[in-house]
Amino acid sequence: MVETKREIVEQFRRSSIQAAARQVIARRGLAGTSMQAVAAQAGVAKGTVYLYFKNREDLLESAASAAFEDLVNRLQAVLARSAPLPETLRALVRTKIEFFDAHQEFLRVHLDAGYPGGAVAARCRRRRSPHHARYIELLTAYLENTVERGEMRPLEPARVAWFLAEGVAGLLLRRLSEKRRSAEDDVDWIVELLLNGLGPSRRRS
Amino acid sequence: MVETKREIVEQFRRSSIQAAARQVIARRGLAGTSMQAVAAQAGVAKGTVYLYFKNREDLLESAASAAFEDLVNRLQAVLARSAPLPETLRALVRTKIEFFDAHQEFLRVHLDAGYPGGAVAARCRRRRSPHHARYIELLTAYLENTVERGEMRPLEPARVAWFLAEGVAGLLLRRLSEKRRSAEDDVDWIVELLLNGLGPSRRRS
Amino acid sequence: MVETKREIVEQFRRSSIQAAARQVIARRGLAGTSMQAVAAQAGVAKGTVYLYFKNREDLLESAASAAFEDLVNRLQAVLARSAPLPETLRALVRTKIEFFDAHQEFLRVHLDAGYPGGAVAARCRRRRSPHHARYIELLTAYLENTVERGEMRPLEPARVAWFLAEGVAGLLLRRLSEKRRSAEDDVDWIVELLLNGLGPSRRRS
Amino acid sequence: MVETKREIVEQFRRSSIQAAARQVIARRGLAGTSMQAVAAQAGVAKGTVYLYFKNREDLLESAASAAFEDLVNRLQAVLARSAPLPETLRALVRTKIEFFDAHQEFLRVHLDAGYPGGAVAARCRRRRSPHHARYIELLTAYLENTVERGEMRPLEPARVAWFLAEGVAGLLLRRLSEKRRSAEDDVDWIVELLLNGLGPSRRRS
DNA sequence: TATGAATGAGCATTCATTCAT
DNA sequence: TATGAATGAATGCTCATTCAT
Repeated sequence: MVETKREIVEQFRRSSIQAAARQVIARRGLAGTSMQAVAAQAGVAKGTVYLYFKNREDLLESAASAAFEDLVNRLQAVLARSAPLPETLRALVRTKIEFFDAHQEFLRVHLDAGYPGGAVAARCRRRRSPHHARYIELLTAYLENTVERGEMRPLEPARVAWFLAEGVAGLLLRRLSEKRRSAEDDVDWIVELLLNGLGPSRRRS
Repeated sequence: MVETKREIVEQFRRSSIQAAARQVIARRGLAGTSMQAVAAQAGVAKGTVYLYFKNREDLLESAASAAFEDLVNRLQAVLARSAPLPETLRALVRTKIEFFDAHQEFLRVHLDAGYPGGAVAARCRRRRSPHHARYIELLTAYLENTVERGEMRPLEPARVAWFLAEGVAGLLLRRLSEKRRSAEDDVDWIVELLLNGLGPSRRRS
Repeated sequence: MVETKREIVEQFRRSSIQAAARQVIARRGLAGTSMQAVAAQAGVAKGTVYLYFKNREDLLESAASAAFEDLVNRLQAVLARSAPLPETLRALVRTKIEFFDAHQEFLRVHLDAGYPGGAVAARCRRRRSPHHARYIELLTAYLENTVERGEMRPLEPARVAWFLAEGVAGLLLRRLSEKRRSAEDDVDWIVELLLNGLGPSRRRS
Repeated sequence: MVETKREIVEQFRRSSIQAAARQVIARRGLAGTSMQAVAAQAGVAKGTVYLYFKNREDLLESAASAAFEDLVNRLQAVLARSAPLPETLRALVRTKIEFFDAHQEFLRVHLDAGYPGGAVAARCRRRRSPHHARYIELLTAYLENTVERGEMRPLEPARVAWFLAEGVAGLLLRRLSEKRRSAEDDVDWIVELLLNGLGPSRRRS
């Protein structure tokens, strides 16, 4: 019990510092995030951060990991429902929007991590990659079923998976710089677009 | 005239240094680009850089600006042709792919700049924004025509413009981490997807 | 009595920690010895060390003191025997060799302390000095007797004492960097040299 | 010429900083010597030190090297004279005394470097070692001749060389802590002792 | 009494920026 | 105008020391 309490406190500290790290990353970017700044944001001394994280790399890496794990878990839950494509797409997009609206700071890491940059970014990618790869896999599997069920045109599922996984960036970025529309409105619009494309209206067969 | 000559020489220097900056950014990323490295790349002394740029921020900012201006000019040229939607889409995507394949470095800045981040990124964004805004405007205008011409469903053009302008990120990122497919293959695939969507095949009316 | 028991426990703790300190010094050197490492070696918490020693300086100082006291006590025992010069010299040199072979670590402190250096070394010197001074005194007295007994030439005893006390450094250093010869061999050789010098062989009168 | 001038300035700076380093080492010991302290002692900014030395290791290493090279060169000059043993011994001891009287600060490095300690000490040893080894070699060769000439008893020359090279430490240390006697007095006394030993007076054969 | 989490001063090192030449 | 030596603020990280438990 006593052990448990200590562990809880420790976990709480780790989480606080990770959260602080994400906020600083949000403001300054991955490369611009200093330990000092994270410590200040977390309201602890510089040295304290090193009690919970081996070094800067470890901190940023795990801050990224924790967030991505959470996001991908939610996306996985959506896929696990095996709902029809439109519903699933809506849920996936909604989940992402909600996630980045809540952890607005984290879109930065999401983007930073997506690019093969310096050492730290590389690490974050390593951390993000397993989750991301898992998501791509699950999404691919789902899309294969979808094609089989005739709910989707026979497009290469892996390619579509990547497009869906990353291609919503435009939407997310616009949400940051424009007056916020309701999430649901954005969701409906983008899903409709994804399903039907830009082309002139056509009738379903 | 004498003034003009001096200005030409000055402009030439500025361009050389900007080009050097972009090359360094290519190798080390925005945050990893040091003045020393840029000076060395440009073959001038560190102090000389400061004769042409107020400070690091100014240099990176204007290097980014120059690159984005170039990209947006090309995109503008595509739009100016007022070609049919599929052809225009293909040209736009192809232009982006070619640009970021050549200036692979700048996808980083592109993404960094897309997000309201730290000081330098913020500056770069300020520099990118005018060009970006211009592109969004031009694209919106083009899409309005396209809708009028009945080549596109009556979707809100500004929104679609954002989606097209930023939403290709997924494709570009995948191109970085996967074995490179031919650009043309990627272009065809994504344009077909953008036009027709994911939905089950339908007949054109 | 109760007080005494407490004192015994306290003394025991102090000794344990001092011993731990010496072991760490052995591995990492004076400057490389951290409180954390000493605490770990002693199997106590970092804070506990501060219950028994005012600070790092005090700990290292007294650890050195204890070690030197031990050494000087042994040397004193040798001198107390009032044996003939050759036998005494051999015993003194053998004692030093054995001591520094066993506490190899402490040759470092021995040398550090011998020089008027930084804060910690200064403290260690202060601690070593009383023992060292005592040894010099005892050695001087012994040498005076030796001269009186005609076993040694009438050389200024205090000066010879210094030479004997410190001048074996060369031997000890060589023992560190060369394949170890037997201690006894080194002892015999150096004592013979000390007694008879380098000069060409001469007959005793 | 201009190049030459620049090189001279550069060499002057290097030497100043090395000298400053030796002074700090004298006060704080090898391990206790911080770049900040060296910079302050040299009257330059911290960063400036790094213009002339790659890093701390390089600075301390080369500070040690420069001093040892000087000392060993002088000792080598003495040995090159191939003078009779007593004269040579006197000259060697005098050279050492003068060197450490002038560069009093440097005895510390001499001792630090003699001991197999941390990384920096190891480097300094590496730097000191070549010079030291060279000296030991030269001294050994000289002693071999001396034995052949019958000026020295047939003692193992390499061993004697080591003893002579390092064994004067006691004398040097005493000179630091006692009222300074004249160097010549110390020289005569120690050489007489080295030649004739402690034993009761004997007649030469 | 014993603990170890927290602290913050200190260290080596880098780099944007200045300025005498 | 061009240079590059010099600067010093800032960074990641360590560790002696304190103090609430």
